[in-house]
Amino acid sequence: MGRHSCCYKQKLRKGLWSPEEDEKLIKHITKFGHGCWSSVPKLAGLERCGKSCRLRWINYLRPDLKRGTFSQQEEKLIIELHAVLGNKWSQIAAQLPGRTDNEIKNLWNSSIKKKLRQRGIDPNTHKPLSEVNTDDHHKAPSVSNDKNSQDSYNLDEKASTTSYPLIDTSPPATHEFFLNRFVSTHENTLLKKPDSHHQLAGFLPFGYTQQPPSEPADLFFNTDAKSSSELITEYNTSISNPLVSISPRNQNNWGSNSNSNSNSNTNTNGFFPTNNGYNHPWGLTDGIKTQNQINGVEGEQDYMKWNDQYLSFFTGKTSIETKPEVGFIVNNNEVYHGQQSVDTYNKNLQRIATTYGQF
DNA sequence: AAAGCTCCCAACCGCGGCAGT
DNA sequence: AACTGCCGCGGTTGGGAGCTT
Repeated sequence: MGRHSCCYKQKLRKGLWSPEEDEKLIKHITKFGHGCWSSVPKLAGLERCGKSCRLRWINYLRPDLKRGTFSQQEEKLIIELHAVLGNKWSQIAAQLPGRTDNEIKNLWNSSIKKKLRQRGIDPNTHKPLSEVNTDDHHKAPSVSNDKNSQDSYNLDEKASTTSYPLIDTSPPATHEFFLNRFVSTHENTLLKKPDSHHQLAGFLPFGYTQQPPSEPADLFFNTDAKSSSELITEYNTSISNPLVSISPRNQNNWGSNSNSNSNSNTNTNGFFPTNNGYNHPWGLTDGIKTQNQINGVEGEQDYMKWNDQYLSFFTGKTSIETKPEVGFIVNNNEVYHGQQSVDTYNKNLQRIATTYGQF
């Protein structure tokens, strides 16, 4: 177990970052990617440790960050996820596009905790406070089966009326919890779509690098005939298929503002395969009007994002394969103040392609 | 106006895990 | 097996902003 070498070094700056430092870091990562974080400060000309650079990038400078106040829907999702995952902020953050674990943690500690207590819910156990007072040995985060507590955070209808294995927070139960939610939430919208299996491909937290060997959507669309556990098994099998690669991009349209979509039908850069319903894995249409947006079908994107979140959750690998910092951001987000040229953009695309050899 | 208080959040700290040697 | 280097995570802190008295 090593101690980060930078922790021992003196003369490194600490505390708040200046705009100049931010600019240096952004320029460096935009141009070269972060690579090994410990070498970033030196290469970027910063008197910071690599850890500090990493943190600054992930929590503040990354262009795909949403910023701003959390919506009620986001807060609700955080509470639900916390009930299942406990203080696994990074896993919770993986389900919220554009939000960092730090941000969510802060929100939880400063606001949500208080709100839950005001509503008579213990934020640690998600049980009614009255119940917790006589049961304070129950420290591990878990959700009560008690309907009152469910209702009091205004969970969606399914969650409050269906008997999920909420007490058991082991991975299968967790996966089943969200799979049930996914299936019940989307069976109407997805099953009725004539091209729904292609639509589904856009939800998956990975992109197809070539035509898939079989119809991938069958995994989820015979929902009336398969149990959730069967579906999970099939999904897990599918992700181990060598022809289907897990994308290193964030599953939640990373590199984008909240409205960009992850299911573009438009080949905007001439580099990625024009999609036949199969999503490119990088969210590279960010900041660019997509055909769907132009055609006015953007409304479909919202539920796609949700599906994306739930499905990636099933794999239990979101914090590994899909961490946003795995790649660097290439888009025209305002954080670059419009300084990034089309040329740089294209170079970055090529660098990604070279690095990951997926195209 | 200013002192005191509270809240919020960016950043730090320290630990565990993993990979490489 | 032991050690080192690095990454990522969760807990904690410090200070600025806003509010109250």
